[in-house]
Amino acid sequence: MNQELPVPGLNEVTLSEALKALADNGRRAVILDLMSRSPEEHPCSSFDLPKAKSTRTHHWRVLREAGLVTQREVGNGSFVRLRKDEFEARFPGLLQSIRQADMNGA
Amino acid sequence: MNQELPVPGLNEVTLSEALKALADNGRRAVILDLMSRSPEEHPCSSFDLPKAKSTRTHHWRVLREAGLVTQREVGNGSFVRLRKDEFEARFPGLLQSIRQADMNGA
DNA sequence: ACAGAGGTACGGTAAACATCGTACCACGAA
DNA sequence: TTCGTGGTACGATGTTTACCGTACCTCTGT
Repeated sequence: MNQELPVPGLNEVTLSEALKALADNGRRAVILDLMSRSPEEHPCSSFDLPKAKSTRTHHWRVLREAGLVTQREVGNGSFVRLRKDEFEARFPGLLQSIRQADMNGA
Repeated sequence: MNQELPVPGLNEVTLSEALKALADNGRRAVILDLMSRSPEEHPCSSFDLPKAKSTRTHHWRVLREAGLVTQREVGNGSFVRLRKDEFEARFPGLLQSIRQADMNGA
């Protein structure tokens, strides 16, 4: 099995959706972690998201639907990739400002 | 009567609070409107927030508690002011990126 | 063949949130 | 003094959301 989960085009993603997705501490932490890694995909299991499995699934879906990540199922596990350039084109500077605020201790 | 409503210091405001406050369409519209005006205070009644009075009160409180505005009660009406510089110091670039995304039609 | 790891889907629960109506308050104008 | 305007506070309601357990799936390693 090798299934790319459906994601919206970035033009269909609203600013409200993006902000809501990033407002959650756990989800934002995951995105910040992704930003600090190489641009390729990474195993979902490699992120620190100390919640029940089904809750993690939920959070990945929210991030997908907000246009922040793509996700590929490999049966055994799944992998996520930050949609860095697309997201940046749609919401210029947003991820950077969030990273900056995080570094400032917010 | 002339009462300045209490607001948190910007250092006590979390990024989650700020993002949640800005994720709401109506509240974000008000902030964008404020950004386009002169830096002084403006009457609450001068903003387009087509909701019940008690709902508007609620939204202003959320914006206050997220460190985005100060509010002064004058008995007759009330006035809000964008905490532009303070917010910018705490969350650099955030308001700008939101304005940019808004101008891009998000 | 079977167990374990990493997931999804579904159903339920509790908390948070947006919204409203009502009652009430302060001021300005007729 | 009475009315209209622009608010706040409180209580209620419906929806969204975060979270979990359970059942089930797929692949890997023994």
